[in-house]
Amino acid sequence: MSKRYYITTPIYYVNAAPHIGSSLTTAVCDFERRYRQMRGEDVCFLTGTDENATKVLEAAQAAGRDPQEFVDEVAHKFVETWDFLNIKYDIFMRTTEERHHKVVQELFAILKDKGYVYIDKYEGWYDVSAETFVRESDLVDGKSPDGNEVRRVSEENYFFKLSAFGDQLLAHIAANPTFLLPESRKNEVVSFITSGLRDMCITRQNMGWGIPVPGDDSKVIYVWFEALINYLAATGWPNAGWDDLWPADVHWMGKEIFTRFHATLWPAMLMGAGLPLPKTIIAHGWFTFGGEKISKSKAGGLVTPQQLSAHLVEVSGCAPEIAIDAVRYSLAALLPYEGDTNYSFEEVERRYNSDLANDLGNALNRSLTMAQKFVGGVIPEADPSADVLREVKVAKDEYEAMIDSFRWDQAVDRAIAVVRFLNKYIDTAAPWAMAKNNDPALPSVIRGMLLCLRTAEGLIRPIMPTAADAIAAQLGLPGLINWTEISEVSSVPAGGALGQPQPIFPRIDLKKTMEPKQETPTPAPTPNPTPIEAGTTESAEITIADFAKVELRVARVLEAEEIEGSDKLLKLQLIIGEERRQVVAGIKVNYKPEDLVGRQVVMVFNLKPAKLRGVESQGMLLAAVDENGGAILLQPEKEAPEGSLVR
RNA sequence: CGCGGGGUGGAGCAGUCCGGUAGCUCGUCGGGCUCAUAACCCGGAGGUCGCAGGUUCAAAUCCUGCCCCCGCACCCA
Repeated sequence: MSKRYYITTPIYYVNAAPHIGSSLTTAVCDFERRYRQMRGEDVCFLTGTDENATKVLEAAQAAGRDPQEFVDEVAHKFVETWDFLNIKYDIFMRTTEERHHKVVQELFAILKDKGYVYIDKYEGWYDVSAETFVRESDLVDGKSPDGNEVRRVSEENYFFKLSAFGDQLLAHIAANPTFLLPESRKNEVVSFITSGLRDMCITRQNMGWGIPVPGDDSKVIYVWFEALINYLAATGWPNAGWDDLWPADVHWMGKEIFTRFHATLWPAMLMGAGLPLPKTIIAHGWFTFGGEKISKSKAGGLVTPQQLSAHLVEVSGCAPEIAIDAVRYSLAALLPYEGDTNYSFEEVERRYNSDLANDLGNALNRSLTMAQKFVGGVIPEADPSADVLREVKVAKDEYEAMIDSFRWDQAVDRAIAVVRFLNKYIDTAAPWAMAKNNDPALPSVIRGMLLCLRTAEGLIRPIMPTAADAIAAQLGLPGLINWTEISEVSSVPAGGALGQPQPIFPRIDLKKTMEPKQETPTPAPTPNPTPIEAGTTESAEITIADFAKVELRVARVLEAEEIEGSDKLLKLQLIIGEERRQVVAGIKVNYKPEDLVGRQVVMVFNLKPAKLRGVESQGMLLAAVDENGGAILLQPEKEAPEGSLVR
């Protein structure tokens, strides 16, 4: 069997469901897998979960759960999410699996035999929480640099001779320009290595979880050292056929695990074992949310692809599968290659509307309508004009070049650029006028338009397979799944019967997301707002300082549901900048849960949490009171930045 | 002197390595078209490219200094 193209994501740490960041890495791999398959390549895509950390054991025990069962459950969430996102991997590797354990122990033994792993006595400080050793000189006030408690330990441990590989690594990096990408991060690695590598302690005391050191059950192998080996384990090494996959063509990951682990430790381990190095190790930047880092410990960072696509369905009315494609599109289009990128609902909505609805969707719609009206809904025989042929060809070439340098953001841009070209082309050619004048060039123009759409369908397919199918269906053609056909006139065969236009990406009415739906036929607003409340007419004056104590913020409703047994209260999940809060509000009289999702509200952010009907409420919403005592929610006059302060 | 990333029209970004009329998407204003999902096309307004020096015929781009923002407990792509 010949070498397959082998692409990997990191294995994900199992402590929560995957969020938009892990989705990014995994989706990018899926894009490439689909792209190469369209080109007829044999691709293997590996992803998985990292399950051996001591903390996993602790978390399970704390929850009173069996650790394996606990880990199974979280790993399943990853499987579900990838499934949801229409991501098709070939191997899902879990580090608790026997096949992984065996390979780890095997590789450990080899490195030990070759003298790259040795035993030494470690005497010093250990940061229990971070599972790392701390040098005396790094202690800050008797704590780790991170502020964790440290413990004096004196124990024998195994060390990996990382220090022996510095020169070799530098030489390899210099000789292989695309080994580490992007360039800026490669430079970082070079300076990291140049500053001197230290040997690494690669074992920990065995607490009953993890992979034991071969022949020494008192220790387990440090998770990072062991986790990296999954890439090799998945190939079946050292059994026959492992080199069908190895070396990996691409290891994709986020920037935080690039320098020390993937770009330094992992290649050194492979060098030590005498194994070939992966061809490319590449890191993308982060999505920031409201300008801040996404993090599992900050609730606002837990934006899941499910929430996002549900939101798109809600505001646009598109089909759920199309919303998933739109989320995939947003991941590609916003891919942070060098730096970080702002990712937000607003940004995704904007992209959806301008790129997918206005450009792509609308271009398809108007083109099909014209084809139906002007040439009888059949693909004409006439050849498209030279400028169209050139445009689609160039777009395809440039798209390929972008992917070769892993720039999905720019590749996607090229695909949409074809549509932008098409829109201009239509306006310039004005087929409606040609039809009036019986211009003989009309069929050529129509076919050129269809060719543009067909090309866009093909180019966008690795990212939006479902939407691509929908486009093909309206063109009355089977999906364009063979890459070589893209941009060829033969991809829109003459005589084919075109389908009826049908919006694939219904436009998001941005006003709808900004303004409340006025479902409840609220009687015309009382001209003279009722004074605050009886009893408190004479409100005591307060100073500006008093007012400043109240922190008001703009929040967005993510979810809303009724509370059993309450006819006034609704339970809301709010998102406030980077935070997420649950708030119970007495607004059920005037609002239905489904009307609230997506809209912005104003909340008291620093209110002491309280329990209402046994449900915790972490804040309150501001609302005017109508004559029946019902609530009329306050809302920013126009869409405000997430979490903005209200003064 | 901790490490790293960043500061470019209202928003989000590209351009900086290899100096030479400041570009793209969105928004906004005006016009056009009428095939289309109030969409599409054309045009305008809006930037002393964080600040201060320096090199140069010429600097967003090179050099020096400074300021500001973000990430760096755990978690995490």
